[in-house]
Amino acid sequence: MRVSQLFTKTLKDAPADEVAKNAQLLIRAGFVYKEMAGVYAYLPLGIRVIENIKQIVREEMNSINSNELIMTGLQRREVWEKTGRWSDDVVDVWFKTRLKDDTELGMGWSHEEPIVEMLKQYVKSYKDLPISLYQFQTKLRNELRAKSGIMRGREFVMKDMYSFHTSAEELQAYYDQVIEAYKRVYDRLGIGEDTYVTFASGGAFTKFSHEFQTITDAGEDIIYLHRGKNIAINEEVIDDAIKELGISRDELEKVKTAETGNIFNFGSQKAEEMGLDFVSADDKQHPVFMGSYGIGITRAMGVIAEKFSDEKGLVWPVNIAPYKVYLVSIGNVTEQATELYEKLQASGVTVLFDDRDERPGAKFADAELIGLPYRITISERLIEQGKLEFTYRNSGETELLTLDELLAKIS
RNA sequence: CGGGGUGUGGCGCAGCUGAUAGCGCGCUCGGUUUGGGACCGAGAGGUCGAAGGUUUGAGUCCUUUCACCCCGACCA
Repeated sequence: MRVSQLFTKTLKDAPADEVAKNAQLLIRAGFVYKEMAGVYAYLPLGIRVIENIKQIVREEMNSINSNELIMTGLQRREVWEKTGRWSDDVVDVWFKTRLKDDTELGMGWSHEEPIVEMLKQYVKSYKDLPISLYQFQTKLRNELRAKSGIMRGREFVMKDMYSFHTSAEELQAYYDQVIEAYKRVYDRLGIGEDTYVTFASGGAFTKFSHEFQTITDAGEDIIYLHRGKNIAINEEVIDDAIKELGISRDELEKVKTAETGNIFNFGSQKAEEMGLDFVSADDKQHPVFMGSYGIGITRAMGVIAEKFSDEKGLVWPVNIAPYKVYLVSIGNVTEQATELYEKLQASGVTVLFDDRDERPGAKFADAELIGLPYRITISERLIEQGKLEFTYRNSGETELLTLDELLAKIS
């Protein structure tokens, strides 16, 4: 992509109404546009980050035999009434609307009930199980207060996965597999080291659920960490958890985190409430066991923007950067720069080519704000030496390399 | 939802005790520049969030309302 063709432009000043670092940087660099409080559009650079995150999640969910689908944004009232969760007193984030004939509809804030309802048509026998399904969906939640930029919006993208099993044991085994898959996701996103599987308040079925909490000052949660034992506990269940786990409070370190994932074991409760049964080998009806697993895609992007940034701008991890290379041409080297741009792309390297007629300083500043992992500079002076300047965004370290040396490093 | 704050060209801001709106960035045109956000010159762009009121006169005062931000509460 050529910068001259990108419709967004960088801003020197962040809008005054944004305080969250992630939103300030993402807006300034042209990744997102704020439509209203808690509602952001994802621009060309932003959507490439989203897609990269989604692809990592997709690969890991596929690796545990989950099937991707996409459910509906509009939902039926009666489906939610079966579990009592249509009520605004029970679920306070509903957006609701009506058809022209006055039929009441809900706008999907979760898809747990609808997927159970859907599966009633497909699950009849133990032979149909287990099943795991996931989707990337825009969730709509009427949050009382949106905040923290893209980390807590009223409209956001979430990967939600649901698994269905014949027994509690089978569900638990899958649940454990999901934990491992999630760890791989966070590792690949570059936040694995700071992301902890955390004991949190459970549902009706289990004492605790698990959250994936990522350490960041921009977070809203407090967790207690035992680094030695690799145990993390959400503040909301600290007293219970300490008793259960037999540890003392003063062994624990208090840290601020953002919840980047959450998994629930529903047991058979949801299926019982909604009538999702299967027939076992001995011809008896049983409720299906169910788990629910979420990863906030846009929230993960916000957390990464918060964690990987400095006073100059964003610093994307290689795996999710919108492009790998920011190519800066200095002076009258259009021909050589274009040739390099094409060679890099032919080698499978994604490139944002700053072909504008701007001064070097402006290009460097934008390169740093946008935060691609590598910057390659080409100029008359460098061409004479037969070298290219190669700069790492994270360390700022620069080296002079030939094209072959450079390609060896990044492709 | 409780408390606090802010709304003035695309963005950041100024506008004192009321007198027909200004600066920086960005944008357009011309010229000079070209390794760290260039410079000179000439321009375009605003019903001052909205509605109502007070006044000869309102960005400025009053009332209502909307939006946005922060703290709190909330967050299967």
